[in-house]
Amino acid sequence: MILPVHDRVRTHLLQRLGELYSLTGADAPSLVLEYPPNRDLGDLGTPVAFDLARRLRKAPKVIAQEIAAAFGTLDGITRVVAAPNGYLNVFLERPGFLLDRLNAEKPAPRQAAKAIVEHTAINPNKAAHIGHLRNSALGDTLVRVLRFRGVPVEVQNYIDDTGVQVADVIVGFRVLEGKSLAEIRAIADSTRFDYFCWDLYARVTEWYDGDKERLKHRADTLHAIESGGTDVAEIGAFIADRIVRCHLKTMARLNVDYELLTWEGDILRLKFWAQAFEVMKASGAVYLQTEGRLAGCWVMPIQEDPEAPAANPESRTPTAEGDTEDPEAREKVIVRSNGVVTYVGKDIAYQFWKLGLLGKDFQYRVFENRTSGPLWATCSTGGEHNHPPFGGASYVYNVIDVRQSYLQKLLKQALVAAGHPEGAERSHHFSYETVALSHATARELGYVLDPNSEEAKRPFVEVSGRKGLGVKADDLLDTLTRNAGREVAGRNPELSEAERDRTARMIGIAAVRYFLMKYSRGKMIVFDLEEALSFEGESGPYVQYAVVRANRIFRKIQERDHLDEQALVSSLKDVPAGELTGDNGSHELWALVLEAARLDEVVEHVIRSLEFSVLAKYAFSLAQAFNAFYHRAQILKEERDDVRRWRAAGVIYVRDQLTRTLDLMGIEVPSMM
RNA sequence: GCGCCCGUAGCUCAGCUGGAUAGAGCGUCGGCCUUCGAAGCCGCAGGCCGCAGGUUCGAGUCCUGCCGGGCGCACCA
Repeated sequence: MILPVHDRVRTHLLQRLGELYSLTGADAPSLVLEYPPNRDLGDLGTPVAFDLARRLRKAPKVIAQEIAAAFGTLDGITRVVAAPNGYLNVFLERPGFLLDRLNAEKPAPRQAAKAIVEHTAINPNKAAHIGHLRNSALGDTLVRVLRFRGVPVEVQNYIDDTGVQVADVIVGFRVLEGKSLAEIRAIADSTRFDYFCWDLYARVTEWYDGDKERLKHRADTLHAIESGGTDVAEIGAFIADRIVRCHLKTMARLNVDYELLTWEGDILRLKFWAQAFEVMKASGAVYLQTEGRLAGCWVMPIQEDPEAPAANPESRTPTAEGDTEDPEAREKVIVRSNGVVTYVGKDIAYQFWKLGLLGKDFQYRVFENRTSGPLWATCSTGGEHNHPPFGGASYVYNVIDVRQSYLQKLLKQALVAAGHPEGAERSHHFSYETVALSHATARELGYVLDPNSEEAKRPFVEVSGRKGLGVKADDLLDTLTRNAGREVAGRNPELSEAERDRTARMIGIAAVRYFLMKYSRGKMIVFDLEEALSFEGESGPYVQYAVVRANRIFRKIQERDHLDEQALVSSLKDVPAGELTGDNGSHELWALVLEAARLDEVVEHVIRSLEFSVLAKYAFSLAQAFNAFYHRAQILKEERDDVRRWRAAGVIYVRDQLTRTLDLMGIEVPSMM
């Protein structure tokens, strides 16, 4: 890892700057550390002299030379030079750097402040599709990178079991199909239930479209779910439970896991909202609108800038240029005039709970026992006594697509208005663009659209669960795994069927997860099946392949030289290191090692920007650099013993770092492929 | 109308709190398997970084305006 080196260099330089120019505290320049374009120039570099040039009235080059001359010595640094253009470049002590990392790459220290990451949150009424997968892949990677940096994370999956979507499937079963709970149970036991509901849901939508009067069934069903105690509610609970189990299975295939399932029904039954409502009324965050279109509703004023600190009542009055606008457009309904709380209200209560600001808790039951331990779910009554503590986090990340930005903004605003600006600050909307389908893929799924329609003119087709249009997650994984299996079998005919399937599964996961990760989150993914099925070029399997080849080298070294990795590493301190220091004429091995060391820096950047394409690109470029090195430099067959050993050591480190990087993306490395 | 996001090679996209010659994959064309595994490697071609101003020693990156596209702005979730 490289960050500790950054810290030491930075501290040392700041100290020197203080001595040289009396620049301390607020006067101290920001010390940006970067990597010179090639290793001849140095290993770390900083443009700090440019920053100081004006203040000191000296040329950058002169300043860089003065700092270099005054640098003195620092453990792990061989020399510091002023580049002719004004950069200040630092050279690292290479063999020591690599050996330190090979011997003890320690995990980041565990931090005290807990983070809650909520992701997935698929309506429990149909199978998961490619759009949901983007959410889960991003969410799960977020969990992994946070843990990598030592942050304790609680992963929650929110289950909207009382919403319109579940209601629609209930209507499908009861009204369209005329099924009882027992019959539905029989269907669930004998079919792919999430697939069955996928089709049924699409049929219900069509049926509603045929006659708007039929929407009354939805309203009645929703009401029945909320009141509870009826067989309609029981059917709803059954469907949600079964579908959630399907989703969990799908996500488990992708190495995605959770600690807690939070059920919306429990938020209702336990009256979380009532509690939050009191807090918000008391703080004036919501008020009862007495006139106009929204008369009888409890509303929250919408601020222009929710990031601004605590609302003062005056700021509510529209400014002069805003006078012409409808003032009611600046109010968001939280409780409807019929007394029913909106989604926003429920979410506010949930968010309060996540941050430990509600003063109420769920009860908890074990939803499922896994090898890794129990998966917990919320419940309203009869919960277990011995459950881990949930909620009350210092930081909250809500992984939800960009279309929910407005609501997430309201959530923060509610926190500020209720007197918790720090809670708003610690709430992050992890927003990302949606996944659409390419026209080719939509066509492949049997979706026909009118060539003269607006939709046909767009470069993509929107995924729609409502229409039953989308690539189902399990179908995609099946196809990927099947393709991978064919390849694996062709390349490794000696493999057992079980081993082949295991490998194919790992490759399939790598392909999907990498694909969903490589685009920046602000970019819509136009999903094309053919493109996603490619295992070549910038793909998850490419990165896996690099690690597999690296591993094979060591298997062979072990077989041939009877030298295990530990013994190899231990032997190095007495072996001439010209191959690494550049004395042999090439910096290639060192460049690879240095790049591999950057994982912690990359992760830091990823967390700061919540931009995971950075992680994907890092994995890919490191794999690429390794492949190029591997192609050019002999390892096994290298005759010079010192060269062979140092190359092997470098490859061990690169392999380990690549393996860690893949793990952060939920990707495993097969033993062969 | 207001708000947010996107615009970089033929296509799909990276490009860090501004820094050294703007990168990758795919596609095209041409090489490399008797060699640690070709899911690989090497090379050629391909760029007014949407447009116009501004800030800066330095702008693809920051600011303003404009153009083009997407999304959001319900007593839905």
